[in-house]
Amino acid sequence: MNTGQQIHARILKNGDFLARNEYIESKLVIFYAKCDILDVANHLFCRLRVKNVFSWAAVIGLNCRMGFTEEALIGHVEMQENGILPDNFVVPNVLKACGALVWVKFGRAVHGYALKVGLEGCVFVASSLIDMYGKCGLLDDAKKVFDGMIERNFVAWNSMIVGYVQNGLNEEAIGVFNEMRLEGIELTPVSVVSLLSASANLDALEEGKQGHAIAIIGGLELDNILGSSIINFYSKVGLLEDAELAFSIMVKKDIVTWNLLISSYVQYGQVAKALNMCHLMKSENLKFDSVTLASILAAAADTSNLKLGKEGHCYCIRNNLEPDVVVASSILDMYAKCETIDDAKRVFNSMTHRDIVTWNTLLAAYADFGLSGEALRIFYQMQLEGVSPNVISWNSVILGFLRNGQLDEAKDMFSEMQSLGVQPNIITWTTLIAGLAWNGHGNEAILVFQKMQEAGIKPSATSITCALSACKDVASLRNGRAIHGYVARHDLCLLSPIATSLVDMYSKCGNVDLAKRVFDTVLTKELPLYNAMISGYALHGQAAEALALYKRLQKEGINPDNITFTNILYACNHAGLISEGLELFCSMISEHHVKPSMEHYGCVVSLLCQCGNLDEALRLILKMSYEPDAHIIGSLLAACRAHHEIDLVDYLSKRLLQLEPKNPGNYVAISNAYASAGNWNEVSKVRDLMKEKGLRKNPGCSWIQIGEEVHVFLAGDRSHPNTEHIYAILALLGMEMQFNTEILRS
DNA sequence: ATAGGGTTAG
Repeated sequence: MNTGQQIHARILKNGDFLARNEYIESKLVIFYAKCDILDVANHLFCRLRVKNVFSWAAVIGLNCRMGFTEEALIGHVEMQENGILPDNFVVPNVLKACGALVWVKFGRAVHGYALKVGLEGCVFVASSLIDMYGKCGLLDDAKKVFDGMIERNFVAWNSMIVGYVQNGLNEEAIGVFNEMRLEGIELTPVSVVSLLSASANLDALEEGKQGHAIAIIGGLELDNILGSSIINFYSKVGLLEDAELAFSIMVKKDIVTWNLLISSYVQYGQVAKALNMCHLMKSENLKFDSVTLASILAAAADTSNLKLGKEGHCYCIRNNLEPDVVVASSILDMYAKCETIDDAKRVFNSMTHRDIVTWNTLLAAYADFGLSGEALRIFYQMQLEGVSPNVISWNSVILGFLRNGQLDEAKDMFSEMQSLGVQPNIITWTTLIAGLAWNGHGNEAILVFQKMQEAGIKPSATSITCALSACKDVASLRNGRAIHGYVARHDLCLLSPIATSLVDMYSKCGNVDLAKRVFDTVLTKELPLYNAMISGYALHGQAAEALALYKRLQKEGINPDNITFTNILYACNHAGLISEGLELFCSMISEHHVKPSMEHYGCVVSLLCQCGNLDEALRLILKMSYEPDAHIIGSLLAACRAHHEIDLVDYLSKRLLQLEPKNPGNYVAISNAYASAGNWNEVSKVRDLMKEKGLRKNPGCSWIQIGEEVHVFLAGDRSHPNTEHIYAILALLGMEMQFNTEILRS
């Protein structure tokens, strides 16, 4: 720049002889254009008396580089109006502008022009045509140009690969890359970067590793772009350590490099590491951009950290990042996930620019809270404002209904979306399966899971987990085993969420041995798997096995959580292991710093009552920060039977009936307590009270066995609390429930 | 002439 400007000054000083020289004037325009000084170049260009093809090329190229694509195309037209024919230097720039604007027709016209004036043999022109067609999504046309080239250089190959990657045709991109390698064409950083991008999109571990290897063997410099692609690839396939390694050996890092690692940490739930990276980034004097903030806000949303979220929001306001739709959607999502949906709505209303993601974010927030009416309103409003819903929008509306128990509405929406041509995807199906299961329609959930496969959708890990959970709910060992078979045939047993669900399914379906068999096949066992197995043992009254597993998980260095303690205390409670239970409860609080839940207290109170230590049980209840629930009161009432504490029985009875006035079991417990104390007067009062409330003593169930079949007769319908008990009993016997509603009605 | 990052649904 400096030298050029000095020469320019010298030219001006020397007067018109040089300054008005046509050749020198053009050269000056080209010089300023190459230095990216747009205003000076344009100024000098406008003053040119004779505009030749070289100066036109320089100015059109500069406009194109600076992102003034329309100006570049206008220049191209003007140039021709002035009778100058664009050459093989101008045409590539014009094509680049067409590609950037996705102006297909203009691009085709330029293609026609290139053919007419015989430029098709130029590799620059042909490569640019491939790029232009690729950017416009016309891969067939790009391929046609590519195939028609007599002499192909690496840019042509790369443009073809890039075209495929940018249009989501990742397999094709990898294919072209391999062909290029077989042809012995030099693989450049662009080829490798594109391969890595395709591999990342496909979760193609081997291909991406090959790309990394080729980069190393080819001695390619690990610059910010290649390095970032490597980091991106390793993060997307879940090899975070390899991504970290690449990061640590990169010399030239830019904001994209940092953002990649930060977003990966957020994606894998390592929020502390992500925030630490932000601090390190700051100390390197890099300023956060909208991508950084999108990640920080997502981290705040995932961890319901409203304080962090607000800090992020404020940063966006101070640095004017709010106009970015992605950032705005993240802010919205953050408020929604931090359970401040009114703030989310406020952010939404203040947004000037909304896209489909923005609408879907708000819609998802209402759906998540089960506010199906609000969700539906948003769903219609977005259409009124000209944004047509995509499959995500439909999924949220369906979820909203299911969360609110509106099964029919959810199913209606499911068929309506199909009749409007929106195909349900794996998440739609999974939502439906999970929703039916939550709402107590386990059998229907299993049917939907089968229907999904008939529709040609391959089950995902989550859908399998949900289906297994449905099998567990209805104690359907037969269906559970069928899914286990599917899982085994498709090598999915190794996924820990699936293994955990299988263990849970088998134990709840009454087969703790099969549960144990699945448990043993998992090599690296994580806490949820241990919890499922411990819960199985607890349910089956095998407290010793449950305790042994608890010891084993600690030996493996895994920290038990509140769920572990719920299950293990439950096991101790049912097996009457008093000292073990109390010891566990103490260590849970003092060593593992788990805040005891109502369930934990319930187990311990029950244990203390079992051994007749009513005083200790009462002392514990006074210490806890919850109002005692019906379970706890029930335990105390049972303990009173041994102590004949009439005042306490009076108090507990009153409280119990306040909490659960409609549960006949409570009346039975109360009358038993009075009966033990010999207070027959109260016993008959309780019986009268029951009659008065129209309650009947739980009939339990009666059953007959005919051959292999057990017929169970229930009083009440499927939603009656007794039904749950029957499920549990049948599950423990490893049997399935089949409803015969006619018998049920009679 | 060709290359890298972020937001929404189970």
